[in-house]
Amino acid sequence: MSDAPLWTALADPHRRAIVALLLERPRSVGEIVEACGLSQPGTSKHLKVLREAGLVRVRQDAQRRLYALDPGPIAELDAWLAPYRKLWNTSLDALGDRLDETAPDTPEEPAPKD
Amino acid sequence: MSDAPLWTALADPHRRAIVALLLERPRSVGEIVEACGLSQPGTSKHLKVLREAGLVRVRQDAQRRLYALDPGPIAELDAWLAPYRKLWNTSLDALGDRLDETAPDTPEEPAPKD
DNA sequence: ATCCAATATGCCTCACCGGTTATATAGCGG
DNA sequence: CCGCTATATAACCGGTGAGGCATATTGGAT
Repeated sequence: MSDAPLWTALADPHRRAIVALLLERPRSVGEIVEACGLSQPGTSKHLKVLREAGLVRVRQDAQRRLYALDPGPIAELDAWLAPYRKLWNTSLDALGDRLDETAPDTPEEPAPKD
Repeated sequence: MSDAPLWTALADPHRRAIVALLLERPRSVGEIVEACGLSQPGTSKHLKVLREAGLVRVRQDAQRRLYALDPGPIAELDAWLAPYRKLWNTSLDALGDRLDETAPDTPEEPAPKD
């Protein structure tokens, strides 16, 4: 049954970093290793967790493995968020912080901070 | 420093259950204890984590402590989600799963499943 | 002042997680 | 077939987090 691997997977900062990396484009393990400064086995382990959470998919290219983001589970997160959204729509609407909704022109890749 | 307490706080199923409870209405510790079947000290501990993550606020009423949800951090989560949202807008839009956006009439409290 | 009800804290234990090093496995080029 | 590269798995370890019980604290009632 394994609880809810989604949250557990995203609870780790390194894993979130990997997810952010894969948001730009699919990457090989080597790239990820270099990008997030972890050891190769450690990175593989994190990738396994992300894989088992369904957050990433692998495509084998020669002896490389290309990891790519799978939007499904993140959509689940969004669905989880939905009931709470009205909270800050009703109580903080005066703040006018509606910065989401795929902003009109997206100047740069906002590079998720965390 | 403390990394990102938000994710850590929400990584625990019991804590998510508490958050879901507080979405309905503010509750006393006793109610929460009874609702999620944990021991009272355990519950208090979880509440402390949620408090330190900024997810809940306390209001003292007699010797009770009324815990209420603070929407701020959840909005942060939503902000984090934002860059990913276009993923399933562009790749899965045909699926037509736009069930969010504070659905027109919200028949019942959807009671977040997890 | 005392007792009770409600909540928080302190210890302790146990399991799990993240990290490392060493080793196995798979695919390619010679 | 052999060696090389890329990735995964195994074995191990230190830290941390969740859970329980007992105890301290706080506020109200009598």
